[in-house]
Amino acid sequence: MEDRTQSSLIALRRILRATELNARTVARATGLTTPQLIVLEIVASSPRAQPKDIAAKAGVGQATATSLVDKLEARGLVERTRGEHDRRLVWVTATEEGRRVLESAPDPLQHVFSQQFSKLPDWEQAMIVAALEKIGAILNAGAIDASPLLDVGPVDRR
Amino acid sequence: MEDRTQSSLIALRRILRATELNARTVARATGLTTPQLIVLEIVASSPRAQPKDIAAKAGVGQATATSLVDKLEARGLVERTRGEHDRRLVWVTATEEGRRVLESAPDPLQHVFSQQFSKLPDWEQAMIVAALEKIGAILNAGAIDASPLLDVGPVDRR
DNA sequence: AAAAAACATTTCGTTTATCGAATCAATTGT
DNA sequence: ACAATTGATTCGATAAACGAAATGTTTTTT
Repeated sequence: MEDRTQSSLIALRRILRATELNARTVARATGLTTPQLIVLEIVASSPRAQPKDIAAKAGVGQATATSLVDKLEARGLVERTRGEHDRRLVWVTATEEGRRVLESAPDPLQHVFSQQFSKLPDWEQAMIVAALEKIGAILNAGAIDASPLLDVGPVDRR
Repeated sequence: MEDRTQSSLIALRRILRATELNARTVARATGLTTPQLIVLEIVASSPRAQPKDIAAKAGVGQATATSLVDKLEARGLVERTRGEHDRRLVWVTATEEGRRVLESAPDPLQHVFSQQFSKLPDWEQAMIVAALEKIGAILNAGAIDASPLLDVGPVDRR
């Protein structure tokens, strides 16, 4: 009942608190700043992204988004290409290098987690995996991703 | 076996990604910057904290920690008091106002979560609560909290 | 064709974050 | 008592982040 929602929220908040510190650590480890890391993650999480959407998702202005993309581009972590059938648009994509940086970033929280996780009894591991996946699905559902329609190129209209 | 750890890590990473954007949103909603929010959370998570420990937990230098605490103090969200029996120390505590800000901060991720959560069947809710609590315990175990010994005041030694 | 709207970028100025080094105060070890 | 250590702050300097407004392109509308 209500009670359960309450309990879950309290537990969730506790996790959120723990993870907030994590982002900073990861950012530092990759040599990026937190805003830069966030933009890189946004870009890498979909095949391509527009500066406008990046700004919206990251919660910054367009000007700032442009500047952050500049920084990432200078390091070869993302690339810009002009839109084919609408040349006002710019598509930002993560480079191989960019994805590699994200993958290889040492993540202290993951480290701690996997260490403790392996000690749990079998049934608990199974339960946690199932719950984690469900939670991930729920949270990611919220981060609606104005799913990047594929740019199919010039279309004959009319 | 190995496989489960792998699955859980993948799921965890997905959650981490989703939550990283959240911190910025919450920070902005409270009128604080992300580093300030983190410091406030560190301070509020225990009855009192030393600048030195704040710096360590937040992953910044002492100088930076001092400056962040300055900002929070200027807004009346935290207070400083000198250590009783060791006057080199400074104890930073969250004010009522500071806690109120944290409590009342609209948290988009929590909103989405509670909404979806309530739709789940009973058994799944129970499972998730259990798992969330376990995960929270695991993650917070990593963020060791040099548990703030209570300052018992001047002690007669000898 | 002209006007309006949409996007990205540039420019300028302000605020933060952050670090290292120096400084000050207080405590501890010898 | 004296020297070394510890904790916090201050100072100075640099790099980011950020926003508002102006600019330049490229659609869309009218």
